Formats: sequence, structure tokens, C-alpha cells
Amino acid sequence: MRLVIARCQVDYVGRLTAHLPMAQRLLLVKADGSVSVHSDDRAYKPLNWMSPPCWLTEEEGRWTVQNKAGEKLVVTLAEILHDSKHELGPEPGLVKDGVEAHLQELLAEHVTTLGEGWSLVRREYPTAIGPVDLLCRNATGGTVAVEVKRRGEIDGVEQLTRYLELLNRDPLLAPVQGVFAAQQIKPQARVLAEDRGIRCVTLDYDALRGIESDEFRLF
Amino acid sequence: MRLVIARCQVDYVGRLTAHLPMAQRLLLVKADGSVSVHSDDRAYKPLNWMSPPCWLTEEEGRWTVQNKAGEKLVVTLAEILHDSKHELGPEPGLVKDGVEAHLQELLAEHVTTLGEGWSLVRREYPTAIGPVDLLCRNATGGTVAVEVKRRGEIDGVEQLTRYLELLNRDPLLAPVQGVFAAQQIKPQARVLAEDRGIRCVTLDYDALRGIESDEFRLF
DNA sequence: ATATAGATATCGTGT
DNA sequence: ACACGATGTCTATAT
Repeated sequence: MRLVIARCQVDYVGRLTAHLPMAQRLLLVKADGSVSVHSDDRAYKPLNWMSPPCWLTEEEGRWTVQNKAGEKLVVTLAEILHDSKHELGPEPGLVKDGVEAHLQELLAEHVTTLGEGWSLVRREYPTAIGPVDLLCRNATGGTVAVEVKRRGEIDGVEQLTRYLELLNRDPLLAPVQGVFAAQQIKPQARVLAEDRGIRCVTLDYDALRGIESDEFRLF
Repeated sequence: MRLVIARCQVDYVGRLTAHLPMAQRLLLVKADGSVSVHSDDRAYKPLNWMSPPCWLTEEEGRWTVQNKAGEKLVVTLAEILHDSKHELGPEPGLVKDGVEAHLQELLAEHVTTLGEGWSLVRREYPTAIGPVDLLCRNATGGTVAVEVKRRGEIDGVEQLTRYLELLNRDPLLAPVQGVFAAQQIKPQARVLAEDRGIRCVTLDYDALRGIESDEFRLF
């Protein structure tokens, strides 16, 4: 890894064109060949960059970084204030512990939060166009397809709509109702869902998890 | 901006939990308070980070970065190999050119490239499920909804379809035609659009910009 | 290999 | 401040 602090100007021509006027910045050259240009703000995102695979050519006062697609990043260097190299060795990698899958699992175990007397038919109910997250039966025995999302956006409503259309062609299941369940539902998604007769339910992850821990306490 | 090369271990607890085993990495502390942890690969993306506003507390062999929401990044330092500070001064900022906003703007000014005698009703025509990029009138006075994309994919066709369905419920506008305009249109998107009676138009950004400069030359 | 979906997305813009 | 769309989105998974 090479760290350079320099007064520089940067021009990118590729999927778009972009220009950075002369100023002091950090240039970060990684072992994978990538180059990124950082200012002293904007959190972790560089002002401009070139992703690997790409190749850096150094000339007097000018770096040219190019990739196979012909995209080009040109750094014009006016003054170099720092220049150092460091060998970092291998990276063991990040271990993540997510929340995503857990949400569907929790709701499957507590379908009564969607309605009194509801029961689960099955999780990941298979159809020709993909699995329905939850297939349920409501108190009156009617079938309900549930789409679970962490954040409910319009795409999720479209997905559920396709499932409902397909499921409602099956005379053994029809009529099938739809429920769109998410931790957050965007207003546009809500409008579209309700316009299509799909019920929207906002999930409270902590509350669902709370039910779990309550049960743990009880037994 | 502070640059530290160190053998360290990182633990994040926040919207998810994540762990980085002990290894040599770059720690980047910016003037905005943000902290990011970089390995020598993965292009410009850090392995882990904390976005501003947040606060760094330094103790012997341990950095704690916290934000208001209670998310926490803990860096355990085993060995410091480099530590330097740099004053970068103000950042003039990036100038971009060739993004979707420009395309929409250019097309709005030259709707006749879509058809002779066409005129613009308005840009960003508002509806309950979002704004229609361009609402136009064709030579015979019929209403046309135009969706502009840099890259035309299936989502864009779905989006336009929803607008058309909604607009066609308005007896003052109906019947409303659809045009899907993009620099590149993927084959699947084209098939779907044409199946739904939506016309596909490939936009030439340079040509549209050329019309602009031609006008400059003429007058 | 390509298509799909999620992201600690990030980043503007408009209300 | 919040909501929403675009992104040089990026990244990983499933087909």
C-alpha cells in the first residue's frame, strides 16, 4: 500500500466525465492496483477512484490510471508532501453477523402478530417464479401470501403481486390475500400495495425478538 | 487527516455486528471525524468504518469510535508501524457531467428528437407513485409519458408501466402513450416494453449535446 | 457466465 | 429533517 499526500488535479473520463480542481489530497494506491483520491471529509468514500483491474503509469508530475474498458483517471501532481510504502500482508477478512434471515424466521414463528387465529402453512412456499416467503391461513381458513422485507420498497410489492397473480390461478388456493411485511415501508410502496388490495404491516424486530426472549424467560 | 498503519483487531456493534481478526491495516482518520479501516485490496471500500458525526476516544492500545445512535467501532492496536498527520485545506469539490439529470434536461429541451411536432408539458410531472420524467404532447395532441434512464433495464419499464396505468385512469389525459428513452436499452427490457406497447428510443448523449453546440454556432 | 437482490449502501435534491 | 431517486452504485448469491 502506498500513501501519497499531494497537491493535485484529477480528471476522469469513463462512464461519465468528472473533474477535481487543484488541491491537497490523499492518493491511496493499493496492492490490488486500485487508486483512490480522498479529501479530508465525506466519510469513507473517495472523491474519485479507479477499481482493479487497472494499471498505473507514472510520468514526471502525471499519473495515468487505465482499465481495459478504456476508462481513464489522470492525476496531475503539482507538489508531493508525503510518500510512503507499507507491506500489510494477508487480510483474514470480515466476519458478519446479519439480521436479514432472522426476520422471516421470527415472523414464521409468530404469525399471530399478523392476525389472531392465523397459522403457518409453510416458509419458502415454492412457485414457478420463485418461493413465497410465508404462506399462511387466516382465522376463516383463507390463504394469505406474505412477503417479508427489511425495507419495503416498490420492487417488493411487484414481487408479491406476481406471486398473488400466480397463486390465484390455482382453484385449490384462490382467493389468496396478500400481506407486505417490512421493518420500514416507503410511502410509494404503501400506496401501490394498498391500491392493489395488499395489506401493509410494519414489523418491529426488537418486539418480535422480545417475544422470543419472553418465551425463554417463561420456560 | 491522520494516517496510521497498525497491526490491529476491529469489532463493530451497530446495525449489525462484525469482527476483523488481528492483522496489519491502514486506519484513516479524517477531519470530519470519520474513521475507516482499509486492507491492501477491495478497491476503495474499507473493511469497516464509522461515518460522521462520531467521536474517537484514544486509550492505551484501544480506540473507541462512537456515534449518537450508540453504534460502536472498537480498534484494538497491537503494534503501530506508521502514524502521521496532514493538513489538507479546503476541497473545491467534484464537477460531474453526463449523469441522468443532464440527459433528462437535454431531452426536455429537444423533445422533437422523439417525434416531429412534439412539445413538453412538464418535467418531473408529479403523481402519487412518483414523478414522471417528462410529460409531452405529440403532433396530434396526444399525451405521452417519457421515462429517461442512463441504462434502460426492466425496472425502468415496470416504473413507466405503473405511471401509464395511473395516468390512463385520468379521463382528461387518457389515452397516454409511453416512451422508454435511454443511452443503452437491455434486450430483456426492450422486449418487455414493446410487448406492452411502449416505444423504445436509444439516446445519443453526444448528439444531444451536439444539438446544443450547433445552436451556439448558428446564432 | 449472467440475472437478481441486498446494503452499516452513499449522495444529492426537493419538500 | 425526511423522503426519494440515482449511483462510474458495489457485492454476493442463485441460476
